[in-house]
Amino acid sequence: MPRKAIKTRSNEIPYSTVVRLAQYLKILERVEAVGTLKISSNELAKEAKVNSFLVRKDLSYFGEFGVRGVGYETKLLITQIKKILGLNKERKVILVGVGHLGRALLGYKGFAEKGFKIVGLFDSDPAKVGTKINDLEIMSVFTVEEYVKKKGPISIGIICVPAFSAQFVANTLLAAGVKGILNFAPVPLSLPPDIICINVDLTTNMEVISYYLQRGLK
Amino acid sequence: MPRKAIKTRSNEIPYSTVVRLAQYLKILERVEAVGTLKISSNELAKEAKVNSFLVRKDLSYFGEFGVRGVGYETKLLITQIKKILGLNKERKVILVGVGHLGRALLGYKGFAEKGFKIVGLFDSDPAKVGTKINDLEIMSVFTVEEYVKKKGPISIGIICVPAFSAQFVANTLLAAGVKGILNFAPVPLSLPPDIICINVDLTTNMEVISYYLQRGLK
DNA sequence: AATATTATGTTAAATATTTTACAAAGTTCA
DNA sequence: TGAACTTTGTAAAATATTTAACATAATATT
Repeated sequence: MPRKAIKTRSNEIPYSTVVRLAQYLKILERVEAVGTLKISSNELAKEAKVNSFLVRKDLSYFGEFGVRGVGYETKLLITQIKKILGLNKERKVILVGVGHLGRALLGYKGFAEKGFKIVGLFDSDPAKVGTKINDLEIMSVFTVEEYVKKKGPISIGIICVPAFSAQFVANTLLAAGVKGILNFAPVPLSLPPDIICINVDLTTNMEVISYYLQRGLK
Repeated sequence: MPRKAIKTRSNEIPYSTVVRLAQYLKILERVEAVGTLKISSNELAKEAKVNSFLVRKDLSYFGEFGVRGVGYETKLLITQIKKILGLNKERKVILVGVGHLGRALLGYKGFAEKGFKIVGLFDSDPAKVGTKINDLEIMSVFTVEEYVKKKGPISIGIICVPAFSAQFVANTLLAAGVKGILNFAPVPLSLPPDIICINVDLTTNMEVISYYLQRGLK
């Protein structure tokens, strides 16, 4: 968003590079599935709708993965990017706020495919607590810390609660040792600098579209 | 995401400025609701978790809205930002792909509050076509153009279909005259340069979080 | 009324990111 | 084997964005 959510420092890898890496990975997996054995930066760039130098530059931050005159071996590049992004192991995720959006995310296959496994559901609504969705019981938001202590380290939390309770939920997640947050609440969170948080603000996106519709893109 | 979706040119307003403007607006509306009559760039910056020069710089692209020595009048600034973002009129939106996510978006109150009204639902699944959600009938994706022709200009489309059909849906929307797209399909779309498209890729966001968890933020 | 204080708006500097350009390294074909 | 061709990896240049610094304008105070 968006936007620069992460502070980078000189000689660090740009946030946008990391985002593009994830996009390259999707493309590579798609072409690998139809039997493509190798791909050039140019072809990959075309799929990703960026320039080929950018592809090479992005990859060069992490090493030399290609063969000059040839290109990149699809399988190898997939393995490498997965390693860079830390996707070689399953990650446990908890989700707080089981409303429409929370349920939709729970049913979203993309997460599981990439190894993000939603293992715990939490809500503050007593009417929801105790009920089940997809064999997962909804627990009280006040039991997050206790749950994480019992079920082993959980590094990622998804916040799907209204704006007014988002900071409280964030604090709860922090107390439980969560280090990464995907925040769907339309409010910037106060977090220590060692926590990575990405905000997905749906309304903001619509407003940005509205801006460019009005102004014209050019 | 997040990421730079829009090409800017020298002396143009940065994409990130537009995003922040939408965030400022949310904050202003929140503080206005509790009776705050004026706010300084410093206070606004603190809420938005940015620096105060950035707030002033962002606003200065569009005019002089504050009073030196005083700050910004909350109501006035809200009005101005709404005008900048084109939020002073209702916008009709159509949504294609009524799966879990599509339904969640349909139930999302934030859109309606900002004047984005979902007026048409489309899907390719014959089993869904003809059924209703919230008094809105799901129509066949093949009738998008016809519908828009009948129901007047619709400038924004939301794509909630799987990756493999996203480009087809995008083409359909373009043919119907849609100029802005919010794309939840995890694939970059080929679009003419006068179309504004923002991609919301949930898996990418998780992968980016995974990267920073592994690498450490510092 | 003059001075101190506050907070905006803007120019200039610093930093970050993207693009260009090209050397280096591998492959293919004569 | 060597020349032509292809495509990577990267140093340098160009561009864009953010941060800093400060002049300007309004208010409050004495």
